[in-house]
Amino acid sequence: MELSDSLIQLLCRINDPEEMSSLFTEILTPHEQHNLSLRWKLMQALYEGKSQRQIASDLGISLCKITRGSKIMKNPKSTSRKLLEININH
Amino acid sequence: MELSDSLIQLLCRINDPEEMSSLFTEILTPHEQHNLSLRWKLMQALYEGKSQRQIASDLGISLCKITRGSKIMKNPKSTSRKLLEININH
DNA sequence: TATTTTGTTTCTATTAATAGAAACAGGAGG
DNA sequence: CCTCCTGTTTCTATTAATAGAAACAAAATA
Repeated sequence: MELSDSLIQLLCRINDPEEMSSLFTEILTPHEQHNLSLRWKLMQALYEGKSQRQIASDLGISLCKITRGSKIMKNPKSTSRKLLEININH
Repeated sequence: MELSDSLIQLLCRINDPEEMSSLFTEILTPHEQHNLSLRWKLMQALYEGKSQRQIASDLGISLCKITRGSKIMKNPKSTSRKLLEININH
């Protein structure tokens, strides 16, 4: 576990979107929140099978950033992949 | 809402600590995870009433970083404060 | 009142992540 | 084989957050 147990436990207990959003507004800068959202959008786009250059163009991010997401998504056991498979949120 | 709805919804649905931890391992660098944990520890320490210099020493962070947490915790309606009041996780 | 402690702000330098650009490899299809 | 598209890597410069240090104000205490 990389994040502290305390924070992990906290996040797992929060089910209300407003509360979750408010918490991140308080502990991340707007810039960091934007980046975090972008990283998840990257995972979604990769999962959908978009080409990397298309993603770079759509999300306005550089290829070097995509490499990282790609490496994660190449792992069939990745949690991100698992969550995308289960989820209704595309 | 600063974080994308999609990510917020996702985080709210995750209740398993292992899954939450794995997700953040994939979408944040170790350094970023460490920083995020530190920010929550900062909130906890402020909530407990520790002096700022004591916190700086305990957590190994600089005073300028504490100012920000302090401003948030000074707001009695802050979500962080609310979560700390409710929670069992110190 | 004088001194000390604490909270806060501000300054410059540093650091990690990333943009932008270029390049290379592999595969598809002509 | 040649060309094009895509995935990937690498390079330097940039950016946002932060450390470290200093300073000041307010409150507490002697």
